Amino acid sequence: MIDVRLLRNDPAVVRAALARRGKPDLLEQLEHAIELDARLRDITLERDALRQQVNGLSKEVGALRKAGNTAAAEDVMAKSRALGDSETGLAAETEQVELALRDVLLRIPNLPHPDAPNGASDHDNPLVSGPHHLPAQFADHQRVPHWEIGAALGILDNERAVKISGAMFTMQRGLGATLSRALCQYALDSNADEFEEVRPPTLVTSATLTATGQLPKFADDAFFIERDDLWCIPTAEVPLTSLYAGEVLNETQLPAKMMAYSPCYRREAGSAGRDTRGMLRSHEFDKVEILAVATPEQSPELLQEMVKRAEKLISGLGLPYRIIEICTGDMGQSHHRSFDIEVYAPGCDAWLEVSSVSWFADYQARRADIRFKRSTQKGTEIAHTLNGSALAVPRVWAAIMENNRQADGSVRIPDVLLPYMRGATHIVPKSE
RNA sequence: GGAACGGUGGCAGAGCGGCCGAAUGCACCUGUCUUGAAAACAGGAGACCUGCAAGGGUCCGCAGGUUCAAAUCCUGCUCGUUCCGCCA
Repeated sequence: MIDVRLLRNDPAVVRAALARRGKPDLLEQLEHAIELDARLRDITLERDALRQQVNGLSKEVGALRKAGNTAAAEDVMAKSRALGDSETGLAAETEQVELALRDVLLRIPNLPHPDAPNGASDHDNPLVSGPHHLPAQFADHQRVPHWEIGAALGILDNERAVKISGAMFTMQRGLGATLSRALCQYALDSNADEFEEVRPPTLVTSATLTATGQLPKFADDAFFIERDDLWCIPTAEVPLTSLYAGEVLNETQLPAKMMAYSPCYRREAGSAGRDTRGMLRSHEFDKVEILAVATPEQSPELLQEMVKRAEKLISGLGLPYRIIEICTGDMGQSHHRSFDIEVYAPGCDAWLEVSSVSWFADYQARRADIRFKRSTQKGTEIAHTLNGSALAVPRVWAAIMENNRQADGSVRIPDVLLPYMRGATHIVPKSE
């Protein structure tokens, strides 16, 4: 959520920042929020004044009763009762306006960072660095899509995945499954120097899914278990962000750095028919996420650190990659500033988004109510959150298949993964 | 899933219609004393909204209700503990 007080005191700043996202109806929502906020403050003031009177009269009743002056007490009680009735009406109205304001605010996206590049769509995302490790030319044996490679090697069995679970599910077998797990281990081990490993729940409450920004606006994108009122997480960002929800942290605890492997569940509503063939898009996939809760001052540097960490993983695998920054028109609702790492897959002839690292400023923390206390100051302050995919497994898996395919049809395992592959150096077709 | 009990400030824990934003202890901060510390003594200290401030309002798991007045009574929910049932 954006800061209502900023909206109240400096609406021009908020308008200008949100205008950069290029969605005209956003400005209408802003005006609506401003109106509701003004009205809320008016009636709250009125209500509180009434309450003050009722409280005062009630005290009087107590005193009169004690003094044995029953008649006078009855008199005051009648007065208080009358006031109480109008207080009830005002209180109900206040609540209504409060709810309406909250609903509007929950749907207003975050303000982009001043340095975030302007742009209308993903075509405008500027290149930050790269391409790295991109050979001058790819061999013909690398120009084979990973679903064909996987099928030939007997390590990708999407037909049976579909039999078991329906369209848009995948299944790896043998060394293909081992490779997926190896990627997770590699990502976790590489960040264990600074990040605490967490194994969070993957089914979460509506409140939890609201904190990170998926609800209320993007309910259609998530799997929902109606009977138990629980949602399947689309990323470990969701439980990790809410880990400290509702808490006041000590400044000395920050930055709190955490990482988690988790399966991720996405309905992919609106992308039916896209990327259905291999492992580029599916309802369930594995990912290792890194996340930090920090002070505002710590955040810019952390953002850079986390991008570097994600880059190091991809670079370590030897895959061709590049880093782009997300422009204002392409940014997710909660993002303040955001970088993507893309890997080139020669068989698909496409740059695949394999990591996204973002700074959310106080947008998520305000929703989740994560605050911290400075030792030098009274009161509390809203924390900042940042997170990034350390490694999204399926697309990296696909890129390894295509980039590392040898002339003989086998796939070479990247060196950094060898410790996790039970001695295998190549994936070769299963001999009958 | 069934039953019993419980959820109060950083922690422990009292209060069970008005004198309660809340006793007491521990922890914490400041001062006196001390070369310094400890001890002792004195004082202070929660969060949120609103306001320039003074002030006002809200918060005793959450949401409703009863009442002139609710931490306290009633209802629903939720979470926890224990027992039973089921179970990797």
